Amino acid sequence: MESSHRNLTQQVVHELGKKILNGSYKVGDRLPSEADLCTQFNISRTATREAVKMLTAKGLISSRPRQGITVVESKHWNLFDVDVLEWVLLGKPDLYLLRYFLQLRLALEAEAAYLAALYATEADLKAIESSLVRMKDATNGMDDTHEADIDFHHSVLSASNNPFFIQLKNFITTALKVNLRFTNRMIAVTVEEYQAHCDIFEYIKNKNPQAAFDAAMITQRATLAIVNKQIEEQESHTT
Amino acid sequence: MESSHRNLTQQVVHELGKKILNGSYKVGDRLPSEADLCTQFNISRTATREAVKMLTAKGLISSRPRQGITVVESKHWNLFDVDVLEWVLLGKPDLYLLRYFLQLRLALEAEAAYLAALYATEADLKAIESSLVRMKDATNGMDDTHEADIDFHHSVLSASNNPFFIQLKNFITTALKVNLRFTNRMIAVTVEEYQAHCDIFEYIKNKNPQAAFDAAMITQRATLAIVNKQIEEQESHTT
DNA sequence: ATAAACTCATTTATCATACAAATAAAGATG
DNA sequence: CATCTTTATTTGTATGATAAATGAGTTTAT
Repeated sequence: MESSHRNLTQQVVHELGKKILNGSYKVGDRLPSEADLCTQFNISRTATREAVKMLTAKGLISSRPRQGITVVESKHWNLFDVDVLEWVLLGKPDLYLLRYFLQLRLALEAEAAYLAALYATEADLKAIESSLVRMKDATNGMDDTHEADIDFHHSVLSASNNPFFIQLKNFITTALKVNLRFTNRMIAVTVEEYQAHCDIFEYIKNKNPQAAFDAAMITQRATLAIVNKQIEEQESHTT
Repeated sequence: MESSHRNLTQQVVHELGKKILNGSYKVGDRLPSEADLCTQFNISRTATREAVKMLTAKGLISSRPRQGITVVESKHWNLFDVDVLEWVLLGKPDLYLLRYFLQLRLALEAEAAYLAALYATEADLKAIESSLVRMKDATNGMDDTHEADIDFHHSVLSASNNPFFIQLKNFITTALKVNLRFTNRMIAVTVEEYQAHCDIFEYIKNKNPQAAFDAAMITQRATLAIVNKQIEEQESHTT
């Protein structure tokens, strides 16, 4: 087991969480009993049980007397939990997963842009603008374009001033990372994409929610169309 | 402490979770120490620590030596966790919270309808249709209209065939319950609303994603407009 | 006087052990 | 054959002990 800065319980949580998300333990499978986990990880029952409880709290497993510890149906998994998303990323994301991410991103980001146009404060607008500056700098190699991209999307979510959208920053971050993994280029954001981001910001700043919504929606539908095409090609190859 | 079917740990999790979500413990506050919680609930350290770990896993608290147990910033809360949503509902939902729910529902349900039109299986369509039958029966008092309403929205989410949307059923359920609390009528769904649901189903069945999207979007924007108006009135009264 | 090093008290982290409670499966009973 | 009882397994809970982390206060060196 890799020794990290985390405490014992956290380490076990991550070890088991990763194994569940990458399919080493499948839905319905029984995990080793508490006693077995103790010997496997060479730790006390306290640490083991606390790890089991944390995974239970994240909706991944269920633990009952005599029945043992089992992986529950994936519809119960807290897919928006920051740890679970990390484990998703550590698995082997395929094009289908990328599509799932994009489908939800499309819904979220368009409406977030709409809300930002309605409710963004001056500070919110400044935050979005500075992320655009970073993104422009990135085209000259003065900043990390991927970081700046994440920053932009986060600042729009914040500007929605809706706690639910704000909590979904984790999700967007992971979605962008999965996306980056499938685009075969060094830079995360092209000049055209940068321009699209600028347009959205302008609509938000000018308090034009519908235009912001449409701009975000069109961009995302285009991205999604590319992935759909890739999936079609892949499917025609294998059949 | 109410004695429920749940085990000790779960009971403490719920007691503390409710207190955090209703503001009895505010962000930044220190909860009682492990030792104090043991005496307060009259339970062992084992049960206490496991409860603390579960709340940590849900992103509500942080627990470190010497520092104790503190409520973390709300942006870290797993607002899409089924338990957390339950505690949100048990708090005092106000019009602003209802608006937050509606804003996200709008984004989700429109796109879910779009995806359902693309990817719904025959079984998915049957499920949506049967929920509409229940809803119609409800107008004759033969079924619970609220249950049927939840059923409809769940079946559309399922028909999206996207695990992220499916995981958000909890969220939609809670959103509908909050909504019900603020509409001063016995029945959850009016005849007009029932018709709107039928339209969305027709578009999904006819594989017309854009029409399904627009229909869902228009309905939701109308609902949101009503709430926005109520908030405006409320604000004008208090100032 | 200031900053660095040290001490100390508090709180969580971890371990070990014991017994209780739940429950699935096997066996006994009618 | 069905039902009840027993039994073994696994998690649930309690207790006590020690380790490790850390914030705050104290001392020490410059």
